[in-house]
Amino acid sequence: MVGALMRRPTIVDIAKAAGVSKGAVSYALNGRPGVSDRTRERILTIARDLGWVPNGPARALAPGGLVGAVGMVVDRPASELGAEPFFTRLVSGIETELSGSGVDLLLQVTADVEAEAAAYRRWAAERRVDGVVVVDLRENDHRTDLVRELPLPTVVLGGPEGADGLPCLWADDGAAMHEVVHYLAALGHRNAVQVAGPEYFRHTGVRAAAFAEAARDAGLKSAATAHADYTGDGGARATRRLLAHRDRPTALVYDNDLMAVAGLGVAAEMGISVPGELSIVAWDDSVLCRLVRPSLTAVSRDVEGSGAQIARMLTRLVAGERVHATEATRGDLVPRDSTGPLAED
Amino acid sequence: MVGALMRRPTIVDIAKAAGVSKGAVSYALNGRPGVSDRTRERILTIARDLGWVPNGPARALAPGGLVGAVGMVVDRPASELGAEPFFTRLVSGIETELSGSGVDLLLQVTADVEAEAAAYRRWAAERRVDGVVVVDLRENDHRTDLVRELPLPTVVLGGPEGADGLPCLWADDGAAMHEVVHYLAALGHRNAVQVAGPEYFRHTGVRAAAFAEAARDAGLKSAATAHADYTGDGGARATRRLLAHRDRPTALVYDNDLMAVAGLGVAAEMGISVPGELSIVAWDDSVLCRLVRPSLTAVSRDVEGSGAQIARMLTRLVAGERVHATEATRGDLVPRDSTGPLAED
DNA sequence: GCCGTGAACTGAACCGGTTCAGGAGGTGAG
DNA sequence: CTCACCTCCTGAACCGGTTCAGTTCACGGC
Repeated sequence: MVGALMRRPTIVDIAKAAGVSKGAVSYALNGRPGVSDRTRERILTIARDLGWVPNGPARALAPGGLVGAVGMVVDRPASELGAEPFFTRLVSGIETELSGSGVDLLLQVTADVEAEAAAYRRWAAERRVDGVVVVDLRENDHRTDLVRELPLPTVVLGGPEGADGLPCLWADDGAAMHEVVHYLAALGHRNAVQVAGPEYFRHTGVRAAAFAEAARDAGLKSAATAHADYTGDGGARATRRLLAHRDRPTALVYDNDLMAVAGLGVAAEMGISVPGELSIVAWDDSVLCRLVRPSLTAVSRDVEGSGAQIARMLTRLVAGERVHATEATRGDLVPRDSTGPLAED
Repeated sequence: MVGALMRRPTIVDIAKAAGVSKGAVSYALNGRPGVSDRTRERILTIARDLGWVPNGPARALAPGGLVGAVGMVVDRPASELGAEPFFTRLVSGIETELSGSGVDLLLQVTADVEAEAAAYRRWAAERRVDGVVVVDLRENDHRTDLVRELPLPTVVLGGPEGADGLPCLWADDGAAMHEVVHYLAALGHRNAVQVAGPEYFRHTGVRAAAFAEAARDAGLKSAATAHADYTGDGGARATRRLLAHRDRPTALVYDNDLMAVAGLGVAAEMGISVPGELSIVAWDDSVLCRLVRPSLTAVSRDVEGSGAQIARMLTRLVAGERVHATEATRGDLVPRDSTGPLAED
């Protein structure tokens, strides 16, 4: 190209080349009325030839302009996050949806809730994002108040209780938990324990309540909930304690798959056969469940799909549409080799 | 506060309150000469009282302004990424370094190299990032040319061969591989196979060459490299094929821990005892290696530390400093229960 | 008393878009 | 013929910073 610009072309360059004003170029490029079809065509051609791409900061700076980015903060210790497939899958899902529309994802990993709140404040104040995805709802979660006050368009993954009226994508964990417990009961188990996440997470409470209710329903003799922290080590510790018990459970239901894998390891280490003497169910079926031996029965959720779905909801919210609470696709119990009837003694 | 603004305060608001010009406020807030200490102090106080925070897009738009964000593209299929701890750990490490300096991380997951290149182009053209981290160097990698041409400040994770002169953070995989092979040889193994990643990755070649060389060095009778794709399923397939062989290997060295976990599962499924009949070594020691039974001997690398280090390098590069190729801390062989001498027949 | 100097500060341009008020010119109705 | 009205387009303001070229003023030297 002769006379190629060293710097990137701007709409002024297009305007000059087309012999029109900046404003006309802007209308043409944004598909708005105000220019004739002939002129629009000409401007678009020139823009394409020049390789014009809108400047992000300039767009964002204009009154009412959007940044073209959304944010997500994951508030879990870095050490724990590494092996936890859930967030990576969620991010993958969000990305597949966003990448099509040229919206970027800002990811932040924080060590505590205060740092997370600070991230939202900064993002809102500095105008780094158009909206955020909030995950891991807690009991008495102040983040819902914060994003509302800032204000920062928000979609919550979780809820609807605790989402405080914000648009949310929720899963019926209770129903899935009922399915799991009744399945275990049908296999003959009467003493089951749920190895749950920390009590301060909202969904922990939901699942624990469902577990207790389903256990009564299904006629289990004993059904307790032990709280761990989603880490492999935490899951292993909790499992060791439970299995060392005189009247040890014959079935364990884990709140994520990392703890389930750890539990499987502890059973092996203690010489307890799975599923002969102990059945294990994992939550959030990732590829891990299929890789270990015995393979893990798991509640399979379409995490990538939920990521894509929540990204769509946030995109629409940012665009000014009304977005309502939506139920995610129901989790499925996928039976594998880690569950079964108790072996004859 | 009386007369509180509904909109966020700008430097004009501060200027009005302080009775000075915009320019003076800018100088004061950025710690540049041009205002007296008294005035600077007054301006800073007012800014603090008003809760002023710089507007990101406005800063970025000003000539020579920085966006305050860096990007990373991970080019692996979403399905595979979920359970692969490496990237999550890397992101965690990058984040810990960036969060202190108010720089954001843009993460993108793409399905192929073309999409990755498109992401760099878009980020550069739209001015979304100040620089990028490039990972997973390939043979004949065009990305180095691309980022240089755009231009986009870049730090490469990997190299130094193939980094094409770009600043890079590299690990001496060869040395670690030698350590692994000599350890296996000392345990009495004479027939080992490396289950490697895809051939088009640069580090695959480096490790494979080191594996072959170390095998000669250590006097192994047979030492081949089988190429898989880093996925659990791929690792399982490769392992199944290898172990079905008449003259099957007695030691397997995997290029990541996910494939090693899969290999362990296949051994169990085929009734081959580990480490009695088969020793297994994993690369990239994540918590997974400690959770499975037997626990996996692994080459442990400080992935989080490398993430932090590369973030530091990129930050300095963006700031205009010269940054040189740097060697990451050496990987350590951490022996666990998956390696040992062959059991007496 | 005059001039040179440097510190402190101002005013305006600039970055690259969006948007609004208004003007030119053509057309159709009365 | 006149006027209203619509289409197409222009010019300028605006978003919120940074930076540069000047201006003002106090002070010191001779």
